[in-house]
Amino acid sequence: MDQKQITSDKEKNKDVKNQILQSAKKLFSKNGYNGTTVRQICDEANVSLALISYHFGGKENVFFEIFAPFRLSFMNSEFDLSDPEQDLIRFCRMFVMYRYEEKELFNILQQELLLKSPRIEMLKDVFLQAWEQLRIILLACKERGIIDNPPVDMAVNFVMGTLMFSLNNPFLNPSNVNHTSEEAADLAVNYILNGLQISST
Amino acid sequence: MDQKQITSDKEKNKDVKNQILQSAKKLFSKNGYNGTTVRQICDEANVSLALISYHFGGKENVFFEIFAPFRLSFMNSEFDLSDPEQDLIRFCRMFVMYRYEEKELFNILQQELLLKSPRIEMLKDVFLQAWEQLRIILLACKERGIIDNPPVDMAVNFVMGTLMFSLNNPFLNPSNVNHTSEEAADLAVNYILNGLQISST
DNA sequence: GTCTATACGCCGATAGAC
DNA sequence: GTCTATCGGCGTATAGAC
Repeated sequence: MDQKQITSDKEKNKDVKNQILQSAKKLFSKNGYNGTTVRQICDEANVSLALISYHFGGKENVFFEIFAPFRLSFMNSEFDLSDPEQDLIRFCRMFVMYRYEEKELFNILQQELLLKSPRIEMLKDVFLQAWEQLRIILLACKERGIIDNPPVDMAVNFVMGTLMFSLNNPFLNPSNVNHTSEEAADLAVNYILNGLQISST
Repeated sequence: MDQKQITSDKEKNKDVKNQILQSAKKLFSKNGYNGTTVRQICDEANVSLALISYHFGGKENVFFEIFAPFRLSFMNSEFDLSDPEQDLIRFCRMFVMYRYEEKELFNILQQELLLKSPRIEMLKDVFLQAWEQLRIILLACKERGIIDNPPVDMAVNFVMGTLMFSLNNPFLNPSNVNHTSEEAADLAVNYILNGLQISST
């Protein structure tokens, strides 16, 4: 099975598939799915145009494989709702951390959500879980009187808005460069807990 | 100058330019700029393909004209900073109201921001003002000790995140249908003020 | 497995009849 | 002003040499 050889040259040919996935992720994030061509991807990856079809069977499959790691990584963590407030905090913190780790991935996800693109159908199981998880946590908070003010539907939107959008914001003022993911997570958790009027423990 | 005639037929030919702009706005919002073709726009508008070039000189100019009303409508309101907290509330409320009025426009704007598309250069004067206005208001709040907790940069992002993203969220759970723009504005203002730990007046 | 060359459709834009 | 017909270019995908 070990077909790798020492290709010292410029260490390029390590793994073509990965190279393509990396380049595609970068370009999809920057220019969107429709704004990215397979030519660009292959150029960026320094591979030939034909290899996308050969290895993946088309542009769309490249897109889906980009999200493969996402399926596994952080969604299978458990929230037992015995302490919904702590669950909420943990959820937010995990989300922010993962968001910082995978900025490009979330940027793509956000674009696709905004477009309600046909592709999100295939990603439903990926992120719908997170969405639902949050809703369940907030419902539990409501039932136990931890939160009261906004309707749960709105609360979900506010929290997700803070988590997804607020931290993805080097728009014109690329100012949140100087925050570590830890600091950002703290600030976000704080803003959210206060926003929902949860007197922090 | 009055070249209009009674075109009873199906009331269609009222104004071709407007018809195109409306269709383009709808489609750009739904499928993105790159995901929308001039053919689709003209189909949707029930006009011939050639009319986009004739009336606007190209697809990109259609895009820019869509934002023309935005330039005028709500950015020229004044915030004198004599009471920054009230300014913040007013800013948020206006933003939400306008956002509800012009969902499609803001959807497009969000997409373009996310893509950092070359087109946002042309829109800078449109929305950068709002961005800066908010930053100025929040700076004033900070200086007077009204807010303290998050750095201003982050506060700007949180507030804008709440205003732009949270209320644009009929993702998979189209649940915020039952809120009027007034209710949504109240909820958002509340979440924001609490989030920034401003004890509401 | 990887390359070059090419097929073929759709894109935006325009020429020219009406 | 509005239409139909068409151009040149670029998009994805593939055939075939190596």
